[in-house]
Amino acid sequence: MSHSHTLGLRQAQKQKTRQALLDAGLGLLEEQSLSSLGLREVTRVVGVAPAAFYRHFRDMADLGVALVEESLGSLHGMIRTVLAEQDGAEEVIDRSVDVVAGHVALHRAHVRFVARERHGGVRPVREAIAAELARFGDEVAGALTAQEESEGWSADDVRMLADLYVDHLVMTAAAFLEAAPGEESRIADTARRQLRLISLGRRHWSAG
Amino acid sequence: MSHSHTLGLRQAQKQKTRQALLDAGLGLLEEQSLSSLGLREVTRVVGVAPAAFYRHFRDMADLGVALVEESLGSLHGMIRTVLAEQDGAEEVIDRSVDVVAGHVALHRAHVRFVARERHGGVRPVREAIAAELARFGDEVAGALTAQEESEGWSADDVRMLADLYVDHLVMTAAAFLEAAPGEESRIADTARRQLRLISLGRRHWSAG
DNA sequence: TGTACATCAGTGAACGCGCGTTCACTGATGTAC
DNA sequence: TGTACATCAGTGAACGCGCGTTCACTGATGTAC
Repeated sequence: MSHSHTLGLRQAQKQKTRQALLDAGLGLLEEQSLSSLGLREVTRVVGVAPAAFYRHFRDMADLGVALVEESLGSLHGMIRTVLAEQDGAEEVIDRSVDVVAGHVALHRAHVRFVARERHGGVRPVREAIAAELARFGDEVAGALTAQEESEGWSADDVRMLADLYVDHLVMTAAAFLEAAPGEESRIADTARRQLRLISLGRRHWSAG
Repeated sequence: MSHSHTLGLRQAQKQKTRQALLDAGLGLLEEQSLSSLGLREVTRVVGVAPAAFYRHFRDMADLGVALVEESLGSLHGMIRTVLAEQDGAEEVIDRSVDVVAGHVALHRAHVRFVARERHGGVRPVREAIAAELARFGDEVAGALTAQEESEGWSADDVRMLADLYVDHLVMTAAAFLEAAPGEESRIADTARRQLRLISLGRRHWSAG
């Protein structure tokens, strides 16, 4: 039975340790930056010997890159769902802000990690985040192109707008993250009005 | 002659060492985050004994807070100049983007520090940056209120727009920072078009 | 101007500690027959 | 099913090293008279 495709005991246990290292790392990053996170700190939390770390990652930067994929992967599907909606602009805006707020509430540590390391001190991680956010921009640009409001827009202008949306999304997520309890609704309100203003600008845009 | 208001030799030399520590710290932060920067690293670059550090700062977080003031101080005057202009919207946009590009070119290390530590792992520094950016928002909001385009706007809506401008400024500065050589003009172009779109939204805004 | 005392920025030695990395190892899992 | 051998995730001890912090100190600068 164990020689089937179900990974095998050994591989499954290795995966489990790897995931435990990722989880421990993410937890420890709530109070510091990746560039100061120690290998021994992480293995201590997991309860394995320091040397075990090397069976899974070359170094902390390597673990960080793995965390980037984990952090930004879940967002993709979500954003696609919101963008695919055919409701009016107001509804899309409200839904988007709710989705971001919900995501931050559900994945605080991941969002914090991305916000912190986006301009952080570890190059490979910075680059992985930039690449993933660029893919994000592609996705948003694709969705915008498919909307009738984008008729007559150059590809360049669509991309410009897509980047503005992605940047705004990231800023809003970061604002939720640092919000004092009770401040969330004010932040959501500001974000909605900003998106409404951008939406107005979009409607009155004419190719330069 | 030395007993006048000119600080005294001792104080002047102390200031010089303090500044050298700040400069060394800022330089070392080009490749790492504040939370991993060591006291001994900094004193080694300056050429003083490690213990000398304590004559100037309680710890690295304390030095970081001092760097925040140094980093964001110079921007204030600049942004005020741009906002005070009475030219058309297009000119203000072009000037703003040029000013940001120029500032990044002239103060790379300071801008990098703020971008990196804005969401970084050292709370007092994060809070100092947030406070300084909030003051920034106040300033922009004040300038916007004085413009005739803001007639009929609620204070809340003006603040919303001011925050959008400040966020956009920070994102643009970060983009310039990470730009590959030759990419700057494309980034400036995108930033200008985004500001133009926001400006359009502003013109068509009507109180909710 | 000169003298006696106070201040205090920077020194240098010492401390205990946790770090990243290496290495030969162990023993459970996997494979071949 | 049972046996003999291979693999390899995780061990635990060892290493040299740089860290932050403390302390009594030195000697130039500052002050009082």
